[in-house]
Amino acid sequence: MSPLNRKKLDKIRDERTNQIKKAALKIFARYGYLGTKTSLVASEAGISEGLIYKYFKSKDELFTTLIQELMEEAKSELEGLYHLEGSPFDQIRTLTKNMISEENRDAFVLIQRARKDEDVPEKIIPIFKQYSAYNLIDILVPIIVKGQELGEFSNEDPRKLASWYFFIINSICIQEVEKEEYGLPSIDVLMRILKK
Amino acid sequence: MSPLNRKKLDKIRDERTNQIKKAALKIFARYGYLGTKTSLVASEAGISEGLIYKYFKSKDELFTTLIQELMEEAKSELEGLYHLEGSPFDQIRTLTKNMISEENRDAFVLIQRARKDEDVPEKIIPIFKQYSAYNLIDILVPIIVKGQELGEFSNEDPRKLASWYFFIINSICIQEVEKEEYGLPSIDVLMRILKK
Amino acid sequence: MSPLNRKKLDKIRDERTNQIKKAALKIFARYGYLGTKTSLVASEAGISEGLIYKYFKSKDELFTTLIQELMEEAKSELEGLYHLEGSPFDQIRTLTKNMISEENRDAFVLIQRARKDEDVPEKIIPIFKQYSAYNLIDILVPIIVKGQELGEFSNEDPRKLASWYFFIINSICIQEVEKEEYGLPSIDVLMRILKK
Amino acid sequence: MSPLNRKKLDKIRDERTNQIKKAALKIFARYGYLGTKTSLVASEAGISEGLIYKYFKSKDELFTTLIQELMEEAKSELEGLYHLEGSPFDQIRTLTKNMISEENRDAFVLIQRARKDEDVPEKIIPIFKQYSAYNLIDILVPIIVKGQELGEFSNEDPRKLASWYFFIINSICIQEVEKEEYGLPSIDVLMRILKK
DNA sequence: TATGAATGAGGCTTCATTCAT
DNA sequence: TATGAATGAAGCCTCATTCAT
Repeated sequence: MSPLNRKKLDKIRDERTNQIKKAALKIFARYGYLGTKTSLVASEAGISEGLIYKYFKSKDELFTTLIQELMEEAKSELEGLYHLEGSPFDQIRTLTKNMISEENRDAFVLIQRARKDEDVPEKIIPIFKQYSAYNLIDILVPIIVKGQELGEFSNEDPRKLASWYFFIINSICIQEVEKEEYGLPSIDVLMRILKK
Repeated sequence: MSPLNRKKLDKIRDERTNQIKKAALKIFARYGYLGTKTSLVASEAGISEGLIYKYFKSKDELFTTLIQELMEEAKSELEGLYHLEGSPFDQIRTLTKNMISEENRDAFVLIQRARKDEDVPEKIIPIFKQYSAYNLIDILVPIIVKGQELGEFSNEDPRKLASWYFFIINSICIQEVEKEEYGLPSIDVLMRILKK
Repeated sequence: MSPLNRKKLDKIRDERTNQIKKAALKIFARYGYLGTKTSLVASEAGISEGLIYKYFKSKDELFTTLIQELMEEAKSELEGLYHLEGSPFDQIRTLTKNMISEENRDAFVLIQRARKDEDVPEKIIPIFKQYSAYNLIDILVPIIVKGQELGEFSNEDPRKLASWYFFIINSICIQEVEKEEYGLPSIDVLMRILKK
Repeated sequence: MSPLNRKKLDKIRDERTNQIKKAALKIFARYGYLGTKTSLVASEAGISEGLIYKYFKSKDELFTTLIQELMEEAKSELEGLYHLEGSPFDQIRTLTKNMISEENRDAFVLIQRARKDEDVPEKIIPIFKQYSAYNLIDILVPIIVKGQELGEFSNEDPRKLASWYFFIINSICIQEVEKEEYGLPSIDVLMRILKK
């Protein structure tokens, strides 16, 4: 086969893979693992149902791959936090903004559902274990401590405060905002959770 | 049939109906509509698989009935709000406490899932319409306005503030708290959302 | 539930299980593992396709169960050989008769296919290992040795002779005899394989 | 197109056709009709999945063509029998040797499977009819009769004896010998089937 | 000619629902 | 009323076949 051809085919495979992952992210986030029919993923991706299985061994693997990759991305995002400029308040504000931004929402929703739903493949458990070191909470705690010293944040146990804050942000991300009259709460309203 | 027998049978029917509804509430809240197997509801209720269908025409009807009744209960609860003693802050604090209390949690979760999940029977749409007059938000707004006048709350558009607040409370109720190290955020942390 | 009822239900379950196993034995023996459609097993058994799965977890398990049980039966049969009356020639003649008798044929065919076909579930490997001690060949060897001493059999390496004999008997059992004008070879023709 | 090119293309077509048939013979013999995946045939032949369909209309046609051609070859082989030197015993010994020789085994296995398996395309039925005149048995019978006259063979009904003998040889050819400790039975052991 | 991406019919399996007892 | 065996529609997945390149 000519290298030109090979390149073109690789491109097609990449495109399809991404199409499927994009569609799957949307549908899984919306309907959950069980609620997601492969036929729906296929039609969202604009391909036939069978083609999915040329790219992923099973619905399970598609789901697991998605989670794995989203966790990897989340890790990068979180590592970036360390180098952010500004006060603790500003850092957390930026993080929050990223989490609730429309382009990341589905990803957060999916990870949340994967963590909480009961009907999800067991293979994701080791994935979450693998990334536990990049746990948002562990990263937030020192920032919150510093913020507390500066008087920017409330004086609860910093780990508990971080945990609750993250829990709330995650919880609202899981919702379908389209149905809400005013959309998601504004960042500054959310930041009050941390304040005195 | 003797009236005595009739009475006894009626009692049995009532008992069974309640057993099934109680089991269904728990299972639906945990697994969602699609994720819930009627066989699991039956075994949770301690009855045979077929019996559910002597009391409810279908899984769909069981779900819809549950939602209908929970909405009715929620309505009473909300009407009670008007007669609560104390400042606006205290009133909302009490409401919040009820919403996130363990005994009501499943009910809130289920209503939330019914509102948000995509895989739910369409028959519930008119139910939510029917109770829109008892919308939590409409009831909260005047309380918040009063609270703002008293300086207890932040000065955003009161309807928007109420909407966001309710949205957040609902969102966190939907989560499975058991997996959280620190449980649900404390009421007072949540109340900060409304504060200046 | 009344004990009477329980008994009746147990009877039904036993009957169904046997119906399914009987049908499956016939169809698996005829079409092989892959060639067997669960729908065909169901219709051969006179039940719906879904019911199979109330009695067996999967086509795989149905197949494996069948093999397991047939091996167990074969073991009894073989243990019985030790106590047979008559000369070595008579003993092997009796065994051969059993193997090629119509009522055992499907069982032999199925075991053969399970051993040889490439498309069979891997779970059967340990089953065959488990029964290797009851290997027909090991049992035949001493009988053949004795027969050789008595001049009844040919003087090849007894293990090789047993192996070949068994191989031939098994091979012909696997065929569908219905299509043969003269049916299976007669026992005495087969016994010539062992003779001088 | 130049005649030269035409010639070259014809050569390619012939090569490909043979590659595919050779691969198909091996795979069909091993896995049976249903168990054979066209993708596996393609990779065994070292070509792409789609190319098979430029040379054969379908898996069915590939299979049928193979059977047709193998029958034709078998016919030649059998016609050659008439001109073989030696006693009846020697003639049948030679035939047997050819049948069980490694290079012909796959062909015999495939024909056998085609005759016996239930999951095979119906189109092969007329092929077998077409070659019934060259039926091995019809050819064997006069040789056996002659052998009986010479006292080389047992005195059963010669047609029945031929039929059984062929049946046994065919049956053992179908097996996968690789798994057997001692391989196929030796020719002389097999020939005993015909002897007194 | 040759490739391999794409399709869709059909098989295995689950589970809401019905039915005989 | 209560049971659980039985059904069959619908979902996941495989693979023979087609099609664009």
